[in-house]
Amino acid sequence: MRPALATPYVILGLLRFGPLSGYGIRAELTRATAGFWSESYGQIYPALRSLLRGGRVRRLGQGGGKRTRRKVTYAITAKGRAALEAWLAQSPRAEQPRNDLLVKLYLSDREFLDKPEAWIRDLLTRETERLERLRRMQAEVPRSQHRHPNVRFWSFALAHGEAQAQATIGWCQRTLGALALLQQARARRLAAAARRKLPFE
Amino acid sequence: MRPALATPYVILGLLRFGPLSGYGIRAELTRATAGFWSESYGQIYPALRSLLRGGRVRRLGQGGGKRTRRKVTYAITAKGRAALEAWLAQSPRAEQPRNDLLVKLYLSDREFLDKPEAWIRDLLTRETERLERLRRMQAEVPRSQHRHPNVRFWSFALAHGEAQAQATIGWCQRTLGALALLQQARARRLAAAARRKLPFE
DNA sequence: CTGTCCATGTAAAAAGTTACATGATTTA
DNA sequence: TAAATCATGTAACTTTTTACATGGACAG
Repeated sequence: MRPALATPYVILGLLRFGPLSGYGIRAELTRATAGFWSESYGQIYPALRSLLRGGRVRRLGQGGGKRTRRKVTYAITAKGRAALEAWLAQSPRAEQPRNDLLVKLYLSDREFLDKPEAWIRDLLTRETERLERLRRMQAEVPRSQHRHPNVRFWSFALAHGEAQAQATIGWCQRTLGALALLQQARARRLAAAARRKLPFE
Repeated sequence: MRPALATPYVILGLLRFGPLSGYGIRAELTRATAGFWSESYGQIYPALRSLLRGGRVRRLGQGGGKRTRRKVTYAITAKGRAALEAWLAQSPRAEQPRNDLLVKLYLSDREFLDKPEAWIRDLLTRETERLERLRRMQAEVPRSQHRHPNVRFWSFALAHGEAQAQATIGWCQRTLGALALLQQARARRLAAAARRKLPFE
């Protein structure tokens, strides 16, 4: 049997920490996972309806305001908890990564060094910001005990992101250094070629 | 405009290094990228036909044997090279990662520590093997000059995998250590509870 | 009274995997 | 001669994104 679709279970997992709306689920995922998971509304809203039909979540009516009828929050049910436990017990499937930057680097032409250099510089900026954000979040983890019943595990997941970001930052720096050397060597080659063509100029 | 579908361009990129069959494209991708890119036949064969229709590749007839008519190899055309150059010049799109292991860890219940521990142990084994493989490949890179006109860039891409694997290995070890401490603390709590219930047993 | 954020939702397209059918060639 | 590997291909399905429509709440 094929591994179960993750989206509904991730939703159930978040609802275990407290009721949320579809919008809130997306916001919470974006915030708390700091990049190791993402869902689009095109997955969340249909999944919520399917969970509702299956009796795994229930509607809680309006969210915070008095007259606001628009915001619908959902809570997990006992059936939902059971389904979540079963999913959590299954071993995670391996991701098949597709790294656009790496494959372009692998396929790039050495005569055009500036493009890869710019991409790696961008990546360095993004990963540096991500690392800072992860460190701030790690500092907040102990205080968010009430929201997340399992803060140590959250912390482990964030630490993975930290390790990855650090590794990527180091790689960016080393690769930029190597590219700079390649650029210099190319400039020297071009200069030497120019001298041979115009020896007394 | 949306970013172009990567598959046909990755195929063109590989064909720049020499003619390949559909099967060979898959094998070469699996081997050379060591995990940062993957394609299934369900993408490769349709993409090859579409590239053929667009005049970006041409068929080379039988591959190696005498009477073998079954193996069809493809070569890149001038039009294909131009399309590839245009794609390579576009900045790579950011991947949106979905890490099944991390999201399960984040959502897991602290009362069941053994499952996550087993998953992380598996990951540690896989990443250790991957790191060894990447190091062997890095050692081979200088000798494969003839196949890949751009070995330095290939080496950079492999180095990224190495850095990631090392970071993941370190995280696995630290997390396994932390989980072991949690297990011990839990065992002590359970033992203390048992003593309180059966004080003179 | 305008722009931004909050919020829900759908339809269609795109992207990707899986399972299967088929058969040649090589190796043990 | 059996098993493994090489090899091509398709159809169905699943998964995911994107673009769009819609409108309330709120801040400046």
